[in-house]
Amino acid sequence: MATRDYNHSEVEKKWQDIWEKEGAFKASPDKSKPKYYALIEFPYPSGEGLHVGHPRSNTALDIIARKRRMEGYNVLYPIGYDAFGLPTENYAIKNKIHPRIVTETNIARFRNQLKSLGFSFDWSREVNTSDPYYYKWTQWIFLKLYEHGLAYKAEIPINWCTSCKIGLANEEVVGGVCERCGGEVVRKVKSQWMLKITEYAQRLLDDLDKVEYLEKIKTQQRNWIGRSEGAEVDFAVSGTDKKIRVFTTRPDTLFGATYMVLAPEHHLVDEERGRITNWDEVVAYREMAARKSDFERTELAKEKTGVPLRGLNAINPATGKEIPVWISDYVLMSYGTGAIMAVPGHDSRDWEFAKKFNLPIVEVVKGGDVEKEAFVDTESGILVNSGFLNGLSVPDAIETMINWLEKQGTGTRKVHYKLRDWVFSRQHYWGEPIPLVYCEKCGWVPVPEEELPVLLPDVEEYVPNEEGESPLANIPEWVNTTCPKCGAPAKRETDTMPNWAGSSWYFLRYCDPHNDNEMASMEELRYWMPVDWYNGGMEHTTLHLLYSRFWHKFLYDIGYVPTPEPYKKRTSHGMILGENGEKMSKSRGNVINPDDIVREVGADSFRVYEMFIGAFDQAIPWSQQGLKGCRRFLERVWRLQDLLVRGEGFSPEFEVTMHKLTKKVSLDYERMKFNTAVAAMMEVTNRFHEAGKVTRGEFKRLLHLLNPVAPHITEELWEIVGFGKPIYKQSWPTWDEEKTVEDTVEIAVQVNGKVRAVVAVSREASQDEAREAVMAEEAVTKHLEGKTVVKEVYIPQKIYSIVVK
RNA sequence: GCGAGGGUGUCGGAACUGGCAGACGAGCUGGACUUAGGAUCCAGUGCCCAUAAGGCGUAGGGGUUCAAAUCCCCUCCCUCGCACCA
Repeated sequence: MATRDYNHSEVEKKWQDIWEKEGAFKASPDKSKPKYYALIEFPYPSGEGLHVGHPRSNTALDIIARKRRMEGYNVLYPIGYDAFGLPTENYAIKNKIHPRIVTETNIARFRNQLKSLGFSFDWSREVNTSDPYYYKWTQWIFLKLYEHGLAYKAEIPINWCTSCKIGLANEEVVGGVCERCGGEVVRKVKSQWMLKITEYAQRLLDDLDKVEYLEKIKTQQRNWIGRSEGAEVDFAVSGTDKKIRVFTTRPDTLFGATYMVLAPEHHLVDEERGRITNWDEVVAYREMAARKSDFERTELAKEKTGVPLRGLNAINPATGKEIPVWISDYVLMSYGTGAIMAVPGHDSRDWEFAKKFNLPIVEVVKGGDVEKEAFVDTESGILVNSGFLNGLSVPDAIETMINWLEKQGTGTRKVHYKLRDWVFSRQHYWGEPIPLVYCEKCGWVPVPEEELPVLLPDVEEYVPNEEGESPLANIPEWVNTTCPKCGAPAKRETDTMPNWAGSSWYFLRYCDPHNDNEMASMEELRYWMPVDWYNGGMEHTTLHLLYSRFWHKFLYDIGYVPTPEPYKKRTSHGMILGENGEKMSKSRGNVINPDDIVREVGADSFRVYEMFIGAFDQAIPWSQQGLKGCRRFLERVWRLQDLLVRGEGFSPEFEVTMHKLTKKVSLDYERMKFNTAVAAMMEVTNRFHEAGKVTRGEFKRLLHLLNPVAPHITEELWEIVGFGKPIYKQSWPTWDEEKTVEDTVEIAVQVNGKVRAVVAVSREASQDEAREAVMAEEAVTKHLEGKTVVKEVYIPQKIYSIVVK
């Protein structure tokens, strides 16, 4: 009778060994079964090891993966490592250990940690982006992009740390200074490899309609792409044959354009230097603007600044009047044409600028008071002071004006995107070498496909040189090579790829991870793609998603993948915070180590808690107490084996409960409402304990439903009680909809909106039958005495509502 | 500023399509068992009043409805994303 205690370490080790030995979760090569591809973002193997955020996503999709297998799908649930990256390089520099060794050590640790949590990954398909067998194909994809004109070199300003003397990614610049040394960061123009993601902007936007991403993820993608419709308009520059081209979304307000503003870097400023009479002032302003980081230009600049280009005037093509031209850093060179027509009456930025510098404000859309603030409403406004546009609504005026501009030849309809091309170069060591060679005669020449991968050479020093070139530039025997085209001496590109590269296609490699001849075979890709469900952190829902969709669309266009979109469905989980409600980090000292938890309460309790902790998409603080509550739950489940009574089916008193539970848990898993699924199982477990008994059939069902969340303990109990072959080989249970409702239901009785009684009636009771039960209640009738019943509402299975006067 | 999502006990959070607000867990209070309890079990736990009956309660105010946490309007607050994007 007295069962042995629940020893989590023993049980978890035992089942993990069995799963491994049996290859229980390997995706099958048999393609006759329907497939299901569940994907989580692969981790960056940092030196800190796994943190409690990883298991939240992993457990959620592990539940889905385990359930799908039981539903008869051939499931691919893979794992790998996003192993190139800066933290490893920095660690290597500091400790004088090769990044490859650091990476290997970290991966080994991650692997052990992940295995200790019992995830049902197909471990035979592990990928590692820093493995030459993997990055060979990252380089290959880059060459394809290059071949198709989507990779090009450009001079662009990068964040330059004056103290470390290296280029920094935007995310490495914190508050305008270098994240690592606190040194000053300035913008420095460098030649960088770029990828033309902008060419795919429209399709990246349109195809969002074809996928099931959480709405807020779609919104983020749309915002980032930032499509806006409008027109480009040319303004003649008086006394020259030059034109200033602007982009505007409000061509209807052209009559109200009273001045123009150029970005300080605009080329016209230099071209027309001779005409500008206040050149010194202009130069001073440009220098000041250049010194400002993007951060200062945007976040801090509340007050508008600028200087006029004296001697230079433009002509408003609508009014024919001369208007002044200014430069100001509120106009960005990187958006639109780097120049705007300023309509202070109807744009709040222009209005602020005009007020500050006393420029004329003309009302061209009626509806507000342009002396007080810019009137920007486009729905109610009517055009005034605008010649042939007078009396039109804003949308009509926009159309009319664009047509007019096109007829005049001074403007065209135009769409602009905020999305910029992707800066693809990094001046670092620990990344994929860009497989190109520069030859004096032939220019940039791709390394032939059969020579891939271009291996990272071993170096002594991983520090970039004074000019900010990659550490690879310091290795002459690697840099110096011959031109693949003409055989003349040539030099290798020394930039490496960003972290985003390897993660932009890893889900393809999982489909065919050991293929030496191809990135992945079309046969495998046709079967497995697209990813059916992809879950990851909210922090990756813009860039990573956009980049990988871009690569995927490109590969689709050139015939290497079978689908235009990589992910059918994408969800995101909330962050797990420290017990103090702050983000978990070593410096805050609030890090929870999963290893300790696995040791103390076990992987199953950990997994249950990660799911029970709260709504899946919300950020939530960790609670050691809450974790204990989940351990107690599993112990109560463990002790149910002492309450077992005969009966392979459900007892009458629990029949409805079990069907309801099966339905609720099944649906809640799908809707990612893991917390309520766990709560429902806790509730039923409590009821078994209250009843002091549980039939074998009821216990079996509970274990089955709980298995995806707590796979070890449920398999162990299943075996102890003797339910046959292990749960992971069973089919997912079904429920009978008819049996999810009791024959007799309790409904509330309201009198004037207040609940006065609860009566039990048959679930199909007619209103008359229900009324009979209701009127038998003294608690109800006493509220009816001396009153007139005005109305009675009866909603079967819900409520009986009486209105009296 | 724009976009999205929120505001429910002491805390994390439940509540289908408008139908008994507070499931489940934590915490707390009391009791049992105990050498002990940071173990386990039992009971209680929104607020007011309290013997009961009753009343009040989902950020605040108004509305629709037999019925509102849920729908509509206004106000306040919080989180996330984007942010001088023309």
